Amino acid sequence: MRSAPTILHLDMDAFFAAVEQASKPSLRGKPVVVGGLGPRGVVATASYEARVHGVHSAMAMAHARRLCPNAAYLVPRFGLYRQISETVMGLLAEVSPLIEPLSLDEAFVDLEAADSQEDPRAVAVRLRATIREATGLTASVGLAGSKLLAKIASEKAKPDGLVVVDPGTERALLDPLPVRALWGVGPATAEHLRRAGIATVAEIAHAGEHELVRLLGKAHGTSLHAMAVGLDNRPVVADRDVKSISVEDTFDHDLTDRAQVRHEIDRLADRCVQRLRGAGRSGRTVVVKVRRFDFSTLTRSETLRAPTDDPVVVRETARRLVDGVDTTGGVRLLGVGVAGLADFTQEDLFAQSGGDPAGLPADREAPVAPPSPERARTWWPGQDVTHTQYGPGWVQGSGVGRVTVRFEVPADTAPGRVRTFVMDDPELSHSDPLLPVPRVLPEPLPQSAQPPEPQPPEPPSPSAPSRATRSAQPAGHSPPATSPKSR
DNA sequence: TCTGGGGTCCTAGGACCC
DNA sequence: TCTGGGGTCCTAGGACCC
Repeated sequence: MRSAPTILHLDMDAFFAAVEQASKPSLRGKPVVVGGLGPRGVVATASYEARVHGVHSAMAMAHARRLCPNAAYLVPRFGLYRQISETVMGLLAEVSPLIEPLSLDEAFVDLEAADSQEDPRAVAVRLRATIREATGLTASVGLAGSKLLAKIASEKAKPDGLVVVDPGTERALLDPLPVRALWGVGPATAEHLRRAGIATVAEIAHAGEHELVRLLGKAHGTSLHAMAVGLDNRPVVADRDVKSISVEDTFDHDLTDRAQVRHEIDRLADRCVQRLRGAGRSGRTVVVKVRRFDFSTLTRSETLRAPTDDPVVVRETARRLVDGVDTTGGVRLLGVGVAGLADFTQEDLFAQSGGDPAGLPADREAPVAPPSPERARTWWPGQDVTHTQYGPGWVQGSGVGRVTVRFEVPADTAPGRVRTFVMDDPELSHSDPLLPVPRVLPEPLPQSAQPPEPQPPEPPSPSAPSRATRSAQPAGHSPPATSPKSR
């Protein structure tokens, strides 16, 4: 617990939805919901216009559609979100060398580790302006003497605000909050506490540590009580090491065929290995996850004698594990993961040997499958496309052999035109996302506040080939602190 | 038309070793 | 022949976060 509010928590406002609105002029000021669009999709992010109707994260997409039928429902574009996140994290890194990203849209910054001991509030004000300038997006910021309070403050600041918790005011802020406001209190713990007659943070503090431990167990009880009385000494930690890598798929319809289950496990194992190798890692424990028709979920794991990144080994282990699970009745989800990560990969070896992995017999050789090209001809709402004649746009909807495209780019000030094509129109193709550009003109900043030349991409000129402006990145941002271990 | 995907951390029991 | 305690590793499940 610090005596000055030098821990900063930054949270981008409705991040995915805000990026979509910034990229798609026709959606500005309109309800936008980003998430899975299949029959079992859930909401990842809802814009504030959609939240008014009761739509929120983790809600079933079907439920959201009932609540807000007029919203734009879009698939997530993670590649774009990642790019923008890197820009934001780069701006944070200019404020202090000690930053801890929590996700694509959230991070802690330790201002005590900064070179200049500038007033935290001034830093926060400038940071929000800089982010808006570089990305066209708004962020909310909390400043406090601990992580817990900085996070609660940024939540209070939403949207597009700044809240500073002055030393001495912590308890007054915490006391009236519902227990769910504390980190680590989810539905189960809240219900547990409710049955014990505890609904607010003040009531946790009043109950005492002994009672909390009795109710929730040692680790959880102790930490929760400490938080409730405002004690939180957790440091900001940069470069947290990844501990596991996993992939999973929920199927539109339950799998009932064992052969199909095995086939999906093979594909998931390959995808998992691809991610593992991409991170330059290998792992010793293979984990299989099965969610059955009734939502009951179980995991099976096996620890190997040595770490591996061999697709054959992961595949065979995963198969063995899933074979031991009763799947009669149907499988809703399958997952394959690797834990116990070590720092090596055989990727280079593979490349050099032309596909003879580390002494394995040739018949065991099975290279990781490349990303499947089949999704290339499916048109999901929100996806980026280019038409040879009309240029860049995005899929607005599709069905009965037709696909509807809105032709507009982030820099437009008015909604673009809509046109409909047959689904297999050869002139229409998927394309890379265009970075959103700031909508407000950059305000002059104090000299010390000038970021190093963040250059928004040029607005595409009608005559220029659209490819030229694609994937343009603002220059001068540093790589994210979360970048995977480099080899 | 219920309930994604990628993670982290904790608990608890059994095996195994000293 | 009977009875220990502690530590570590492995496995499974559950809660939670974004």
